[in-house]
Amino acid sequence: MQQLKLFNSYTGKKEIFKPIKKNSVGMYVCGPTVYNNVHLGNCRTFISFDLIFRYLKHLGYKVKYVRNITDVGHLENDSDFGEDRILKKAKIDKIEPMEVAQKYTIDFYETLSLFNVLPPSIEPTATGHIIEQIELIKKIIKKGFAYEVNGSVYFDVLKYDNKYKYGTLTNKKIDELFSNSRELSGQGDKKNLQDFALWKKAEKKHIMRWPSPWSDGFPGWHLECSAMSSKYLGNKFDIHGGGIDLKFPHHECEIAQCEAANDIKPVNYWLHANMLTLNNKKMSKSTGNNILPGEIINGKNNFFSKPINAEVIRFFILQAHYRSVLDISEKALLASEKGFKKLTDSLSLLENIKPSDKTIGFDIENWEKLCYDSMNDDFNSPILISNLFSAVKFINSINDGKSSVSINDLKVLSEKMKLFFFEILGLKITNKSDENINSKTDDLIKLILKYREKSRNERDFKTSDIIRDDLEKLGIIINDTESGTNYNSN
RNA sequence: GGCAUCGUGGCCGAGUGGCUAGGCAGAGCUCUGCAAAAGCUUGUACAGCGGUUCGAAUCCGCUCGAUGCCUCCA
Repeated sequence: MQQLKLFNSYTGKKEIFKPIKKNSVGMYVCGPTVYNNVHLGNCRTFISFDLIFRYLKHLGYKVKYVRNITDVGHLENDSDFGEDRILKKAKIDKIEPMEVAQKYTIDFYETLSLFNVLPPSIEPTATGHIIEQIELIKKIIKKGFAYEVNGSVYFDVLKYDNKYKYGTLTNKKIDELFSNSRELSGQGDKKNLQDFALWKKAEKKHIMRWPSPWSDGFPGWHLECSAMSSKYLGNKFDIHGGGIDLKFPHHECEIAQCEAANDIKPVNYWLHANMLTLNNKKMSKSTGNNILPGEIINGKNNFFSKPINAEVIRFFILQAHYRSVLDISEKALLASEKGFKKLTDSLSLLENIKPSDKTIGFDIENWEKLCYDSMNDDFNSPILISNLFSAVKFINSINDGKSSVSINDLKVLSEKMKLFFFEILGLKITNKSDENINSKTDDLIKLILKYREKSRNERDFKTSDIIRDDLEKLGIIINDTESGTNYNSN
């Protein structure tokens, strides 16, 4: 079996994964800013890292997975009048900022649980770590990489760059950083354009504020991740993840803050999940090009003609590699829905497979190896899924009597199929017992089917077909099988 | 303008210097009173132009196009 390799965004190469501490992994992933409902694009990132979390755990690592909740700190813009996103939303809704954070934090949890995303080991909030952030600022000031002006504290990027080099994650050259961009307003107190805020003095109207040695104010937007990751994972840890859109400036600034404070690069492996696009454009709260998971699941949206299950959406997402851009569309989702059904049908079929003396038509050992190889190759879930489909073909072939499986191989096949499907990919079998059908309706339909069966037996197909068509008009699809007639509703 | 990623058959989407990706759709077949469902079989692909090579869709260069970041963002 191959060793686990992962693509390190920092080096731009696939590297063999070596944890700092044997058998343990420290992983930090940037969580959401809870000022609005979490959209499907956000979910993709968390599903991607859920896959990674699950697989690392399966490999036997003790994983400490930290994912923050940003409930303060992201400035609306880089001006002196920069407003906190959460604060802004609070004014609109006329409620307390923490109420906004609470509301959307709950939405975040509920949404991720729809997708069967496991909770991380620690989920710290920015507001719960103001003290740590202040301490970190003090440390950076002490080392000479930050300065205070009028109650605000800024990170001295040029000074840092002199000693450590700024922009190593994203290949930015510091003097080119702002030379080509549009003119920025509100340069304010900063010594240089490239500098970013560690602490902002709060305006009078600003409700979210904390005392600090410099002013009553609030922490800058990159600080929380540095403070919390080092608190829970140490000054150097294994994996840092997040959406690829956070690479610059957020992750670049995290590196700078940590290195300035601790004189060490904080992260061994940087992992970036790519965007989910809608109409080939990045989903984004601000542009309105986004869709909420709930809207797809309940079918009330302008993009898709029918509701799609959360499991199917997760499956759809995992059918693409986490580093590739994935575009969501009706056609693509429906294709995944069908494929997902094929997979789950086969999984139930597997329960009833009878073993034979020996296995014919499939190399279980090799199949298992291919499954692991795919995941070990930078968590390549699409390849894993294609391997699961090759097992599906085998299972069907056994069912058709064209192949056979030994009792031991059947055990392995069954265990591994379940392992990869449920535990690693984190999928669930959709239970399609319909809420629209209560027991009385069920009895009625069965009654109708009984009379249809009677007409069929009398070869009165005209009547039986009318019944079938009429039921179909009501959304009840019937299937005649060898063992009798059953139905689905939609 | 800078940095980065990408351009694969009708659609989605892997991968790779020579060996079937996979799913969906399409076509054919099996089953069926007929359907449906299910199963089986099956395909035209690697943006364009050069170059390296015995051989490139895969490496290099250029052109065209797309996306992301450079402002909050998963």
